[in-house]
Amino acid sequence: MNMNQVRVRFAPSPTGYLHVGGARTALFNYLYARHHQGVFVLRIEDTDLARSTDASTQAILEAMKYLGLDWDEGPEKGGGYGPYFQSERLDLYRRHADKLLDSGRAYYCFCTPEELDQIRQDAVSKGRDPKYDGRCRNLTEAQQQQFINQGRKPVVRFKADYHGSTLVDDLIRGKVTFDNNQLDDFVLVKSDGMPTYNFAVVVDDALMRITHVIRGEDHLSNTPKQIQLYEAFGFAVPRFAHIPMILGPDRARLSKRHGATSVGQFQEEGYLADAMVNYLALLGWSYDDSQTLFRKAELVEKFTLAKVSKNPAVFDLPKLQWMNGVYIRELSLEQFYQQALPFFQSWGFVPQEVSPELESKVKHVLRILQERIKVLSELKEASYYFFQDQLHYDEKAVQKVLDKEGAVEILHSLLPELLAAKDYTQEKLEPIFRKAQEQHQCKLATVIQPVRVAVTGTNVSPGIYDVLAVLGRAKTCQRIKDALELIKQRQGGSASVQG
RNA sequence: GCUCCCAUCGUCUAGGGGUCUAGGACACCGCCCUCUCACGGCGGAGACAGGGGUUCGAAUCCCCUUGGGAGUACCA
Repeated sequence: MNMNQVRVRFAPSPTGYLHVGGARTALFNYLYARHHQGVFVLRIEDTDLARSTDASTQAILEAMKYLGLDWDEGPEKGGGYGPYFQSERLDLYRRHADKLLDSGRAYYCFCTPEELDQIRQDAVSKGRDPKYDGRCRNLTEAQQQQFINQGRKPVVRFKADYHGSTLVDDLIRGKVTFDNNQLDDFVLVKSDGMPTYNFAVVVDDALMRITHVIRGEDHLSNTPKQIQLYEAFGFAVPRFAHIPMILGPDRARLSKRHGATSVGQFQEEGYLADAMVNYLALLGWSYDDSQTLFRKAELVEKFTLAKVSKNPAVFDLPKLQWMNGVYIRELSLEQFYQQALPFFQSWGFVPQEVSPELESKVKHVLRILQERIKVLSELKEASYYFFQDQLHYDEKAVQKVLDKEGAVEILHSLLPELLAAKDYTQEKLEPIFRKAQEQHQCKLATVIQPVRVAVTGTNVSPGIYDVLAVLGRAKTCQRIKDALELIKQRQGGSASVQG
């Protein structure tokens, strides 16, 4: 094995869905691994029994797959450094805790939560930092036995070194030093036997031969503790790279209350994986002063930690939407169809089995809508009138167009022409409208808009000839008749109100 | 409270002593294209947090202030 091979990992805890912040961390790890022909490990940190769920694990795996962040080792994949679920590595943590216990770098602590609380309060009231005072450091065998007899379950604490300072040589932030007197004897193994994060992460990263730990900046403050652990074990310390946080529009750490933040939600709303990846990459990373659009392969080629910025980034939905629109427009019709079909099916516009005729109709619809949507879910409102008979008239559009004087005449004059048109295509349709325009001596819009509202229910749609061609002669004529009827009713209604 | 990180247009950022009257992208505004909406094209407005230094010269280096963020758990 190549000892210089880059090995990075993404280590989410399955306590919820994959968050965009986590996804960005996963992406940076993935890009770094691929850029260096390294190994990308996925490890599930499920040591919090109370909050970890299998459903969350599945959701995270699915989100990773959706984004195309395929891992080389981990769940469903295996690998030479497993298991990749922390809950299956308990014996490893136990063994390593014992090593520290044997070497005198760890000890059992029998303090209860109440006592710990008291210790903290006392410290604060005396103007000291709220740290554990190490009172269990030198318990005698007899004292320990006494606690055990009382039924107290101990935790294992690390015997921290309070002298000197610890240097974190961060690939993004440079050299950061921490005074060791800030540390306290933190817990390694909880009373239920599970390892704490700071302990498990060190054991796992060391055993899994992780060379570069790329993670959120929120972990920077934990790093000195972890470095002390690496040193206590005699493990090689990996390189660290702490990437900036992602914030909401209010500059607070991005969370659910800022709206959609789970990757799965974005997928459901119809954001393309490539757009998502591109946008996420730009949150804290840039290439030069002009390029913003990057294909995945290009990101792999160009990604470096040196170009990762230090400042936190605000998640900007409008920019993601714009970018998604760009990617949608770049799709071939076939690709667009493959992406959109599940959405149409979920809305009941299209059955599971798609006939060739229907497929070509859907593709026609997609072709005329492609440059008009930014997110796939917009397709629902934008295209329902092609698939459903029941029209929802937009009141404003009706008022603005159908209620206008002349609308009835125009629709009346168009009807026979449309019925008589040889072929129902763009080429044959256009002259009909041009002719009507001349007859009525008005702008083209004046003849088109009433038809648009009659046929779609709104005054916004793709080009009218396209719309009519997709809809077909029978439906357009029927809808024009319906609209005429609607106008009649409205005029009758308003007349009676006036009278 | 203590510790650590960060600070360029509203947002993401380029910039790493002179080429900066600070560049790009999104958003915003205007115009063009046009059957509506989009797309596209053109143009506009918009930033170096403040104060001290260092230097011939500072957005770029140092210090302080201010502001924001994170950590300080038997959560990860």
